[in-house]
Amino acid sequence: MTEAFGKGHHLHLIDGSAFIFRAYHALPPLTRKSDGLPIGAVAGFCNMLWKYIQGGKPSDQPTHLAVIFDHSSKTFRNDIYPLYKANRPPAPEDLRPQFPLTREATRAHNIACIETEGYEADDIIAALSCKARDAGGRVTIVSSDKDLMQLVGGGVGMLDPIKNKDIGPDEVREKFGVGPDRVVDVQALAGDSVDNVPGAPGIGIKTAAQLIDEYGDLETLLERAVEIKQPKRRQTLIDNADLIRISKQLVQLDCDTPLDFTLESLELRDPDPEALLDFLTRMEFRTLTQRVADRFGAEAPVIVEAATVATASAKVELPPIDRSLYTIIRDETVLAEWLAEITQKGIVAIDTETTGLDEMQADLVGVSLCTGPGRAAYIPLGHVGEGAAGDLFGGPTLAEGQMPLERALALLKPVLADEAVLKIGQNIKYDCKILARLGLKMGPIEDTMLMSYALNAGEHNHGMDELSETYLGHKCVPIKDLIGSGKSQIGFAQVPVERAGEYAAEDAEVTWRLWHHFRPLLSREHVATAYEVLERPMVPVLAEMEMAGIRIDADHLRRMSSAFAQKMAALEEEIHGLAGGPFNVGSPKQLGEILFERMGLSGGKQGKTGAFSTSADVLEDLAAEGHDLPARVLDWRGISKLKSTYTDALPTHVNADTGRVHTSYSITGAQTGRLASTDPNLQNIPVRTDEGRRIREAFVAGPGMKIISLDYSQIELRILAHVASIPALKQAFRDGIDIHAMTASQMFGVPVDGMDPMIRRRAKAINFGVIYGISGFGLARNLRIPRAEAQAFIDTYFERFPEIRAYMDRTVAEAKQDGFVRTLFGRRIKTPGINQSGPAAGGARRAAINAPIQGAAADIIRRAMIRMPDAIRDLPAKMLLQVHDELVFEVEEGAVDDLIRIARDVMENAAEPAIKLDVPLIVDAGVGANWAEAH
DNA sequence: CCCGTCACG
DNA sequence: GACGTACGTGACGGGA
Repeated sequence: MTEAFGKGHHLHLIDGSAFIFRAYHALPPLTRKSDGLPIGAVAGFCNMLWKYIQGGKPSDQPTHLAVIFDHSSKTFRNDIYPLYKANRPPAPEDLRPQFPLTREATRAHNIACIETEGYEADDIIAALSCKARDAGGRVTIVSSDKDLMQLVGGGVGMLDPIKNKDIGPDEVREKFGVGPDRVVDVQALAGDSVDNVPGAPGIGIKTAAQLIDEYGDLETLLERAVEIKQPKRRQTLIDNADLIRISKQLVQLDCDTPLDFTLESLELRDPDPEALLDFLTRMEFRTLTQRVADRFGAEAPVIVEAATVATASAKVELPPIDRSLYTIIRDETVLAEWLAEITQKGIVAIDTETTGLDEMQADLVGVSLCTGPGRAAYIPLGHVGEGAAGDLFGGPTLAEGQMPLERALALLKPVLADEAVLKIGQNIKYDCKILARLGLKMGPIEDTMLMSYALNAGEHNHGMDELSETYLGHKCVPIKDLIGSGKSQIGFAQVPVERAGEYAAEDAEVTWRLWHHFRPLLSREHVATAYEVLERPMVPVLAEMEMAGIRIDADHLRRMSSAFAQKMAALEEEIHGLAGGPFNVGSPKQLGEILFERMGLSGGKQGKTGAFSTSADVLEDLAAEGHDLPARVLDWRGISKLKSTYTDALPTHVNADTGRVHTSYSITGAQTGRLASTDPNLQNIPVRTDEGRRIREAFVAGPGMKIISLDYSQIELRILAHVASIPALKQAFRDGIDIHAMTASQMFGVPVDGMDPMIRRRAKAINFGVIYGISGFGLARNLRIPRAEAQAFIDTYFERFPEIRAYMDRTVAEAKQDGFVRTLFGRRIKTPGINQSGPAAGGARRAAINAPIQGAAADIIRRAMIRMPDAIRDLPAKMLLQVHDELVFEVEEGAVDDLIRIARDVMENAAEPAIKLDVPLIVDAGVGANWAEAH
């Protein structure tokens, strides 16, 4: 018989989220030894819970106890103010699967575990505090969250669990300058940048407290705002009265949050040793298990690890890969068993097989899963009958022994979306997109390709077959063995199920093994942060952009193609006339022979293949000497390039279902952290010539929409100014003056006003050259000036800006010593060729100088992109493209200004809080009906 | 399949 | 003093 809660009782309410985040940040990224499941925050959480229920002052011992969690990010406050908590970054990927485990941990300790849909933990804590106080009992809120301080008083106190310090009315007054009953008024005025509570601009806690103190309460203050003496403050309060009232609603905690349990049900209970030990053993917490066992006088259960992670210190060889162990999953019962095992383990390697490489078109053929060495399976779903050319009506018949696609997807769906199950893939963006098109969301995710990239960019590529050979010593079955190559190539759906299963399940197992290989290396080699912050979060962002695609005016391109074809035909005729006979103008070989043998022109340079060079450089020189043929060939080439690569090719990339063009971004394609765009490449659409720029007119916004382009101004030079710490350059960027003119002025001692454009052009070339690891030869060629002159410019440049030489020397020395360089944000790029001798060393040296600069710029735009979806989620806008220093959006006409404001803000502040740059980042914006207008 | 060429940042 | 050379990409057509 439980006694009614009342006088003499003491309810403790633990703020669960605070415990979790505290535990997560206080501990290194521990993983469960048997399978690598991230578990650090759970360990810390259990430790804190245990200490809490064991320790404490006897007089303050709880009689009733509950841990309260936030249920989800969306609450009723978002209906009042959509931007509430909009700035919150999503929880780290390796923390997300731990959230459900902390709930389990709470229940394992036999403590009430409370969360309510649509409410924050704070709301439940408030309602419970009111109820307990009204019943005559005492309450202690275990949290240091200032939002809860309004609840203090009348038998309700707070305890800061980190400092182990009581928070009473005096402490609240110290923090807010007012008593607990006026805390919300002060918060409403001051706002909160962390939760994105707007408040009144320019008013902080100090001013707010002073105003509330003077006028008594918020409503009185707002009503009598006209009486305020300071004109600016008076106007702010009058202008923002509504926003302030909304802010108050956001911070106000009410007593009437619905509770579907009684205070009595929170009565402190002893843990059930068996349940608690079972949980701790499953998590493989040795110390905690022992401690709890000791406390209960029980024998600590032996922790058996199913598998052992291979580490450098204790490398345990896994058995070799054995394809005969794999299972083909043909019915729902077997699939359900596998999914149960996956849910229990909390981790799975996954791979999808499809009919093609274009993930916007390919159909799913099968899914493979792996939960451990030798424990892999393949679910065939779309294989066609063996030898069957099709049924009587021409449609392909499905092979026997496959479960219906819809059933398999329905069973997979909750597991793929389960926050507590980590999904590991190799290039998992591909699988995410295939599954997303079938209505399946996948998360949280890990990607072995990205792990390899974080560890070894610059060292080698990151395809699975290569990684498997290098790190597992295992040669994968080449896909060509199954589908052939060239003309006789077949689709994966035509591969017999048994054969496909071996191949597909092997891929999943290799992925699983690679994950176990790479995961401990990330923190050991100090690239875990780069992986977590710069690589992994890109997956959902890019998947969304790629699936959005961009609208193309194919007719516009086709018209251009026809016009180009006519021009080319005319030029061809003219060229043949000049050459004295027909030849293939597109053949450098034939052209070289005509120019340098038949016509006997000078300047013929033969490369290593023995062929004459006919590059634009060479032809331009010849044209400048007055020869017509090379000039016409240059014209022809320009048009030919535009036609074949753009106006002809782009319309073929329009997706039949969406009517848009969907590029694919490679996250690991470039060594520096830049993205690479393929199929089609939308990062090299012409812009430098008027004719080329017309191709951008074909990239159009939908009806009622606009294209917006936002690009960083001079980002690499700004980064150079920061990393090399060049005072003159930094000051120029702070003052917003023309950077190339400034450089020229410093170098040649001429004033910026009325500067010869030629002088500025030279300075600009040097500024860019520096970023690339300048050489006299390269600059001479770029500027078409004698090499000695170019060298003299460079010498002057280094004299004027000695910090640049120091930076270059420093970077090369670092690369030689460590074998890698790092960007400001911790991205690591290996420099394998740096210690070579001979000509190859020059290239490696320049690459090492360039990588931290190009890489930091890439890091910054990645950071912006990762924050962008959340920042613009309430706008009718989509992020479509990235072109290294530019982001392209499509937005409804009415929201253009909002988008520019918000996206620019995200981009300009993207370096923070990781790095506070010494120079400002500036973003230029353009709007139009198409990309040409917007750029 | 490699090479030369050329589009972009 | 000679090597070779601006940094990072992807797509196309020609030709073996």
